[in-house]
Amino acid sequence: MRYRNSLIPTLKQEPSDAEVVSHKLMVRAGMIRQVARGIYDFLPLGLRVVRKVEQIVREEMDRSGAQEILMPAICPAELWQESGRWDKYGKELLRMKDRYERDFCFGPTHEEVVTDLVRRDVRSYRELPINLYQVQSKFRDEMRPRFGLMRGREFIMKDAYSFHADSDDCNREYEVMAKTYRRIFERCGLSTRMVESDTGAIGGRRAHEFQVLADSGEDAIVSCNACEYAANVEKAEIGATRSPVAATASPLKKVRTPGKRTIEEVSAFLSEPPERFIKTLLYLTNRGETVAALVRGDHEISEIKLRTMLGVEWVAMADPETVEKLTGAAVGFAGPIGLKARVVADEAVQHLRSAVVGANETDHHLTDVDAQRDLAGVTYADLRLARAGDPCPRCSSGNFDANRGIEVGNIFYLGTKYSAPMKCTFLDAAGQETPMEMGCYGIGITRTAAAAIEQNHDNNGIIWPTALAPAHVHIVQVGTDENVRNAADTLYNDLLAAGIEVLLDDREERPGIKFKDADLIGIPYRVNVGAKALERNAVEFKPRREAKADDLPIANAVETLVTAVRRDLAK
RNA sequence: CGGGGUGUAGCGCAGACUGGUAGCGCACCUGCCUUGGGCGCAGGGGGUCGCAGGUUCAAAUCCUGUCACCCCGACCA
Repeated sequence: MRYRNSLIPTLKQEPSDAEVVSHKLMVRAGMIRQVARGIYDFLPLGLRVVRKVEQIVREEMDRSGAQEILMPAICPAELWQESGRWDKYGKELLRMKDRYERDFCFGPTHEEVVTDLVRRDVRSYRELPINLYQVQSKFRDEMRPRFGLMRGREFIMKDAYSFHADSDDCNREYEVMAKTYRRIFERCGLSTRMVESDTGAIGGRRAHEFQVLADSGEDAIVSCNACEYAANVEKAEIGATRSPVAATASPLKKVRTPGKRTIEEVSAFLSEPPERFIKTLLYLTNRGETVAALVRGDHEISEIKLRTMLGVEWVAMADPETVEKLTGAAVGFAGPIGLKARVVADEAVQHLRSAVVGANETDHHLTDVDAQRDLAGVTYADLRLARAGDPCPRCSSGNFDANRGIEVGNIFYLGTKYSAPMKCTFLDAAGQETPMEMGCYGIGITRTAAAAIEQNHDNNGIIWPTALAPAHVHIVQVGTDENVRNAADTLYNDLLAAGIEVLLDDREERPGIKFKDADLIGIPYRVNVGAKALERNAVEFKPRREAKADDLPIANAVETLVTAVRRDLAK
């Protein structure tokens, strides 16, 4: 690749619309350009990175026994109506009509299409298991796309779907995919964590996410500092939580708390720590039910856990009118005592004694609440978000560390969620018609590219892991005289012949500009070819991560670079 | 969807309050000069001021509408 003939529009200044480092650097390095909200052009360098990720994914998926297919991006509504998701998926599903007014959608994921394919062509247990994957552009009309490629609306995803005769075999494949994913991200040079996650909108029984650890990540995860347990905070189970217990129980007391609505305000007003409060959160469910959920004042509720516990599809905070109608008090004074609603509570509430709750009366709270004595008929469950320091549920000694992460991959055990309603069945050995057990496995290709930058950059620009870099070697032709040009050309051609990918900066620019651009673009190995070193029969070798360049005899240059690149790629 | 913000040259911005016909830096083109971490000098090209309407002798500037993009929120009473 010769710079002079390439479209690599680097920017000296930061783009005004970028917030996170990967977005800024990809725009500045001339890799992507925004076309519309959440929709991007990939320029030559950006596309090369995307292709690198795809290639690693393909190699490892193929190695695991999966087969690549390609399904349509535009999918007919009927399949989605059959699974029920045409109505459920909501506004994220981009819908359109063809010239005959028939309904279609731009696929955000392909469970329906692949299940339709398999049910038509797979009949017997002898043809199972099968794992089909594709690499394709997806479209999800996100409420709020942001952070460049991190949360785009159109993005490239690898999605795989496996079909099995029984759940044991499906679980086996789940483990195979977990291993495959570990290898994929390792080869990409990324540090990831596999964490338990909610099964969410896709549904199913069991799920893990692969998170690239990065402070800018949108997801919060916890991991045990003593064992292997790690999970998304929304999902993370929590070991037994001790709550402060007062020595003796006192009778309930109503106190005036004028205008003090939040835990913080009441806590300061009564001089009681938030751990002694019980927060009462009123929720509406899709069944039209109103539920009060209680968590300790210093804890936060996990709506996902609440949803799971209630067995409903969605929960939403009640609007102020509903709250006032139900409690007979202004917002801020809701409490569980005397409330005409189903009450559920987080386990940490169970042993609270001498706690503070809203009185269901404007400007009043109740104190000296004893959960065991005063909260009758309450169902207890693990309902809160995990946080750093919480006890691990799996081992006795560990506590949680908290991290932020970028979800680059996920694996789901779907069971028969799609195969049953869509009648994707096979005949088992006994001649019995049985729905297939399914798993699905996704990797955000474009997001992985962005996550790699979040994890690998410095003040001067990107520092690509060799496996994902748009090229392995960046030759900077320093100066334009014939000797220099010839030496640079020779090295360029020799490296290409040795199978190394090279960007040759043959522009007529001053050296400073070329060096700055090289750092910005982040190709892992840079070679400066200039008159000074040539006099010593050398070129300068500067790995992107190193501060200084070293002389490299021209005679050894190709071999040294080939060795360095091969060593990196073998990791 | 709610709240806030911004749209002026390829990029980053000023001009707007107080209306008078558009400017700065970078980039780009030409010449000279220079050439090892975003050189210097001189000259030059490039703008429907997001779009539509309105007010006015006159609108980038005021008013109305609209579109686009960005940020915060849409779970913690």
